[in-house]
Amino acid sequence: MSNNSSSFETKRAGIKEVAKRAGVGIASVSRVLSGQPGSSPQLIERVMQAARELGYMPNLMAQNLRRRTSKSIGFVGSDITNPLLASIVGGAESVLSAAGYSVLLTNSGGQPEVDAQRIEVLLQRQVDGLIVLPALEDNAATLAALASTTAPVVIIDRAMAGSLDVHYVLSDHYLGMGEATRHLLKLGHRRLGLAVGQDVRPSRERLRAVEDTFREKGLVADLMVDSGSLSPEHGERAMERFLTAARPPTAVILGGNQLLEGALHAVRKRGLRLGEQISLVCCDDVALSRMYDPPIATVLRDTALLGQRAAEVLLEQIKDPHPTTPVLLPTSFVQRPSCGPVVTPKKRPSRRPG
Amino acid sequence: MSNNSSSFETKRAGIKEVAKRAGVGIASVSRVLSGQPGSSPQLIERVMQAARELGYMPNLMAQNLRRRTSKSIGFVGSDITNPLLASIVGGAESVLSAAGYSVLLTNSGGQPEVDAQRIEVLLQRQVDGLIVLPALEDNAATLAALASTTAPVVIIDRAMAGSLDVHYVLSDHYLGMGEATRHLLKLGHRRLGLAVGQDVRPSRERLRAVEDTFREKGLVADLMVDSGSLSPEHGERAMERFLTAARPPTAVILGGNQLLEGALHAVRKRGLRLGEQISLVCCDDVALSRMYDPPIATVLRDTALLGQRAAEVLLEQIKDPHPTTPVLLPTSFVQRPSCGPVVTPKKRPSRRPG
DNA sequence: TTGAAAGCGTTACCAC
DNA sequence: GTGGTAACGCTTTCAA
Repeated sequence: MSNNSSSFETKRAGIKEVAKRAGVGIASVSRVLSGQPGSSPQLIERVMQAARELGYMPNLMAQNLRRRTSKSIGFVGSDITNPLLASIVGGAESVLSAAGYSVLLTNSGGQPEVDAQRIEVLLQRQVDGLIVLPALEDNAATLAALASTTAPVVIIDRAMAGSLDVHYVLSDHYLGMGEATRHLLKLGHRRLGLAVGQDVRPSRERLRAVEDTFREKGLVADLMVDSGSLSPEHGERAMERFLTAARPPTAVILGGNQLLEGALHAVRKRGLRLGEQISLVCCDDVALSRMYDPPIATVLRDTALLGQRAAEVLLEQIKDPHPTTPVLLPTSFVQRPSCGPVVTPKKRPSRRPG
Repeated sequence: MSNNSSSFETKRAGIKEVAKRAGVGIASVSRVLSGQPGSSPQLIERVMQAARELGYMPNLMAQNLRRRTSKSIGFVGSDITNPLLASIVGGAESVLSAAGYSVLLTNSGGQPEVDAQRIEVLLQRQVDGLIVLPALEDNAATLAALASTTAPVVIIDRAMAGSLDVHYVLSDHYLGMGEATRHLLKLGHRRLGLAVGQDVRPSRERLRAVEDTFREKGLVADLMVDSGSLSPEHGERAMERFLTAARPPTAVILGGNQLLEGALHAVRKRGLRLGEQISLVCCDDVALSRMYDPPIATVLRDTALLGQRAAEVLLEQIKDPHPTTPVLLPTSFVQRPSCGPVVTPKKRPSRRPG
């Protein structure tokens, strides 16, 4: 029995104590505190007072267990250190917390198996929904984990393999990359280098955009593609490969801002002047792109919006599950001096492809 | 192939179903599944099999309610979009998830009242501990919220007002900033500009380091201080103020990487050459600092480590609460060409006061 | 309008 | 060893 009435109780007061102190039933306290109608002003006052006096705070763990909801959503990403992801998380968090949801953040470090494991943990925690930016689109464990829940799932910037009952919020990489390519072609570039990440939607869309744009101009796509991780180290390797190729591209497109620093290293090491000897386009705007000398032309997008829309779609699904068509958010190209006209080493038309 | 699905099982199996299927008592299932000793291999096998067949996953909400622990910790920061914070969160997350804890991430947007409110929500969620990087050190609501719990709290890079029962993981800003200042003094600079954030520990420590270093060299601190938000916009304003001052400093120290982009704008707008007409030091290394021309001298620190240590201290406290002394992590100075010898104003056609 | 009581899915204390 | 059965703190019928 809780028969102690003579010392400092540091123990967090429960609904039971509040009821006792207010001299009312437990159910009434619950009703009043959860704002349900149908209580006399008198009762309400007594309960509120008691709650205040005891510094009562409901135990969400118990509340949620009973209500069969957790008012929390899980976010699975590769690495929060990536400013892109950070921005997405930030956007999602603001929308979700405004709606009374908490965000459980997990990093997978880009490892597909970890993705799956994290999803499972979040599911056990009874998250009401999931926002996922998986490392891979066809990892069996990840797909299985996502399929194992009836909670709504929103996938960001990926097109999952198979037919999963999930919702998509995607960037229209094709759009901005098309613009970028058109710009490069207009400047006279005919051979491009393209560095992309793993075989995921953004990489494919970027490649497709470049190829299509070549075709659109009646040209045969002359393209050197390098795919790998999106790290500064790989950016440097990729750029090295491009620059030392037998027939080096005159312009390079970097499919990720993480590649930029390394790529610039390689360019600088060779003493090449951007926009003159080599043109460069990067994806996703960062301070470095803007302030570099010369500034780097960029395919950009509103990453915070990506997170916000994902959160909105998720909340919508939690409220009322229904099929959706993918949300496609625009990307656009910003021309900057890192792209310049191709320097033609020839003085008269020589052999042309075709 | 243990993939048996006789029909559509949308209902998540509970421990009760497992017990029934295994033909054993509920308590036994609980014991086996939570790895408690004292069950016959036979029983174990039957339970495990049943659990596997039903795809049983324990409901952490219920488990935690009963166990009076949530295996989760709350992280309160201002804005995950800040790469520094992102790195700290990343470091903490890796340690915590390795220890079986989930991270509840909240952003306060730098608003002190939101800090408090977020802390309260996390506490209601019964987090086992809190890692907080509060906007302010003396906000009453924040202090009250932190004082209201018996769960361990680790504060990062702040020195809270009053005497709170919390633990500290701090950066030794004094160290690196002292080195930076010594370097500038050695280059002949005698008047410095220092831009810092709000009145929080890092700002105070940086200021103290600069002043002490002047004194250490037997000089009177000739210092122009600007404090405000740590944003690119403010970086530009601060730099403008420095450059247009009656007696402009010959070297400027930026107390936060977010200031850098704006400050560089201001420098560039005036056509000043870094390391020649004006020297610049920034805090916390970013790609922009490294790749800028010239590269920016930097006071750096291991931010991921900051998060890791915070998580470690927290886990330690959860296991065994006891007083601790603050953890102090080093910062260091990296000299780069943005700092050069002071140019003696000789042929300068500018009016001087006096 | 109010309150007693039955759970939510687990764990843990007891008997057996 | 094993299995009832009370809690955990809350919400929600269902009577009163």
